[in-house]
Amino acid sequence: MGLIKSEIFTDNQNKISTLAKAFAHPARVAILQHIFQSNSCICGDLVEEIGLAQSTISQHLKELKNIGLIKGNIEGTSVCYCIDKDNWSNMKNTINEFLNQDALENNCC
Amino acid sequence: MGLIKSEIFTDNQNKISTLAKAFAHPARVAILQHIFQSNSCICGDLVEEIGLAQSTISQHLKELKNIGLIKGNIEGTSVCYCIDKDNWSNMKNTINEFLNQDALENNCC
DNA sequence: TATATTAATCGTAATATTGCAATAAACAAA
DNA sequence: TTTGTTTATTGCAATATTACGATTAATATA
Repeated sequence: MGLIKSEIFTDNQNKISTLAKAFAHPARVAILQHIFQSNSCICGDLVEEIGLAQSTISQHLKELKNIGLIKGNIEGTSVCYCIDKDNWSNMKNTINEFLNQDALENNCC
Repeated sequence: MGLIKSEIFTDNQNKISTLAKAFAHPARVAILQHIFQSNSCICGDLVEEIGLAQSTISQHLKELKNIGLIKGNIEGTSVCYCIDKDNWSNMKNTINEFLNQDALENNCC
């Protein structure tokens, strides 16, 4: 089918998977790294640095914006994208809680 | 197109996105949580606990196996799935390095 | 106002993913 | 050997994702 049955999972499970989708594509990983590491996080620069079409980058930026990890500041005709630090921090906590879970004492493995 | 251009990204970027895909679906999050928290991580139990068809769960287990986060021990006709602790630990390091990156001093944001 | 620049959106095509029923494979037990 | 149990695989259908060209929208500049 290709349709995720979100309703049978917990809010936490859906939240983790939604957040993970943000960096489940190398272009979005690259975009996030560039925004962190560059001192010019203009959309057009990202298009040049990553080798994808402008519309494709714009689409990935939109997804990252929808998930809440970045926000865009309009500067004339350009848009400067920045990390939303509060949401990034919350995301880190959610993902880390999942990654750091321990096995039960009587776990069969 | 729908075809990821892996060759234009770094190994690290591809690695992060591949690992993130493991928990970019709520069923796989649920499976991993069950394996951690349950003392019977038999495939059949997962099918009952999560409300998806047996073939669907089996497919998700196969993906998690391919990524390397779990391994299956055959016990008679059943299979007991366990976390691959070394790979899980390595995955955690890779993801954490990405999540904990800091912005540059002269970052424009 | 007219033109250039930049980013977002639309339309389209192709591949990927999700899900299930049906079947096959592997093994245990009668 | 036959039967039952459990998991993997196959085949299929539907939705999702990725990517790009073309267009639109918004703004700056001549």
